[in-house]
Amino acid sequence: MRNEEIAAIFDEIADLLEIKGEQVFRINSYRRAARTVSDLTRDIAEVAAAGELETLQGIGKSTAEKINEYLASGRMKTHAELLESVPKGLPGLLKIAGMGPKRVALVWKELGVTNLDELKETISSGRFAALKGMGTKSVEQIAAAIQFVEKSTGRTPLGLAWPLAEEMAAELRKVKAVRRVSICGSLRRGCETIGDLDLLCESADGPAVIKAFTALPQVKRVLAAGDTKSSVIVLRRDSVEMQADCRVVPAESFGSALQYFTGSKAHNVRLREIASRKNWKLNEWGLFAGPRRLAGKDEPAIYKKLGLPPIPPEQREDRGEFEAGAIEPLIDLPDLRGDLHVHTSASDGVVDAEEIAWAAEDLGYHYISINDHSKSSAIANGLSVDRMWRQIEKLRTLNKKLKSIAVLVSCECDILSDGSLDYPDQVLAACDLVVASVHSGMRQSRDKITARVLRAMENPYVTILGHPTGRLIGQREAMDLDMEAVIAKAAETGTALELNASWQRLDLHDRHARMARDAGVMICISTDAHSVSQLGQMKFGVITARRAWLRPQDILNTRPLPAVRKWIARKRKQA
DNA sequence: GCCGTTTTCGGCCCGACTGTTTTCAGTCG
Repeated sequence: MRNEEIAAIFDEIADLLEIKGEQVFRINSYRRAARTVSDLTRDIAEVAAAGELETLQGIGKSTAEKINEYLASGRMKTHAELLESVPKGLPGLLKIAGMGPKRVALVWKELGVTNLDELKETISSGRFAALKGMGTKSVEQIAAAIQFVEKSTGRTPLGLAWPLAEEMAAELRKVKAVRRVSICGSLRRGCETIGDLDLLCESADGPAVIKAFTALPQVKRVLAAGDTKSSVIVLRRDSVEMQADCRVVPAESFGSALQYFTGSKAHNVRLREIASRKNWKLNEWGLFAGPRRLAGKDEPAIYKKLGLPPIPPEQREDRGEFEAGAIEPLIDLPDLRGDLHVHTSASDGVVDAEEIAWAAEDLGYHYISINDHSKSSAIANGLSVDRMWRQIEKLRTLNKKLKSIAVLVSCECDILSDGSLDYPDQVLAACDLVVASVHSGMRQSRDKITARVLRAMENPYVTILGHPTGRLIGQREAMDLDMEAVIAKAAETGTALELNASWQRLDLHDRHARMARDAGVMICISTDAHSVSQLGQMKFGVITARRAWLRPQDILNTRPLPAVRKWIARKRKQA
């Protein structure tokens, strides 16, 4: 799919137009088009072929023509021309805090800066400071921001941001002036990576809260601190810096502020448009009809007043939540009755099956499956066929011993490079269920790797396709898999797709999980835990599932064990 | 550049903070 490619070009067009000082509405329409294309669950080429581009939100005649032009020729004239008139290195400078389009244009026009290195040179030579409107403080801040950009790894994975935000929120709750604290922003929406942490406090004494916030032990330096708002740099567990923002509002505005700072930006813009059509005004202080406050104290009341259901944070992306009408109840952590992908010390896990089963029982699960690696995953101490037979026997014995949780016999069987499986069918048939995953040859061509995965899914013993795309967020690209074909095959064969809950994977990601749901494919949320503590990563899988609009009935491991067994048996009958 | 229960033109979300200003522009979320 070339969706991301086209979205990136539209975003770059918007950046270039901003630097050129074009009118802001034209720029925003390119940003909107970029988002629409990037969020699209269908292949843009397919939409274009069907002549349906202009039915998409924010895509009109002109943008549709540009998409068609690009699909046909691999080139977009508008984009190419802009790149001729603006140096290629300039849009990157917009990533530096304090450098907006006006200042980027200024350093380009006045100092001839065309990239980051040249910008740094003008700072050290003092030419930057000599620019109009540029004082010593601005220069210092921008120099620090450049260091930050160069040192930071970009966005922070959900699993690193979450505990940090919880720690800071817990510290703030101890502050006397603070009545309530909530995490907002992309973290509350459950995005797979987080730009910066957003914390909202209810208090009548803004300055006292800001003072406490800037003095938190996690804070490394203060970027800005007003009476109701502050930005700081904090250190992640891995010593990488990230930004955290705090806002303070009074009780009567807590709900509207929570709504506002949760975003997303696109969702908020839509919401404000709905308010303004009613001649009302929505901001972080409340929903107002003239001077009269209609809502503000609680978040759900804002939505209610605007004639909307209480939209869960994970769905606030302007991906159809305004058009959906009623919102169906989404999957929640307590809905899950088991974990169907867990490793033990038999392969590369750290505890044995009995210990992890106890831990699963403590979490309130009714069942857990043990899925150690198969023989080809030698590096993960994968089990030979002989060892696997012994493992099956051992797990059956354990299952008889444990009374309050069922231990299911399984494995994580490698999908070999030709799509065959790493164990013979007799071994797979002796398991209660089988998770099949790709662990090698991930750089195969799209055709080859897709055919390989489809072939594996045709095996009647393959219950679940494990971490389908193989991506590691921020570390390894997804395999070049035709996901539409994989989803179609899952629907056809009755194979479940895993939503791997590990925050390093979150694979399926939300967009593909939603495509799968729409195709009626069963999803299984699993932790792939290699230790007891990793069982706790289930929450990241659940929040991702909520972003994909998944309901309890879309998920295999919300079902009671007999229903799970029945579901597995349905595909196995074909054997 | 898009869009329509203010519909083919004229709108398009809104406020806080900072620095360098002497009334506001730029940036950010």
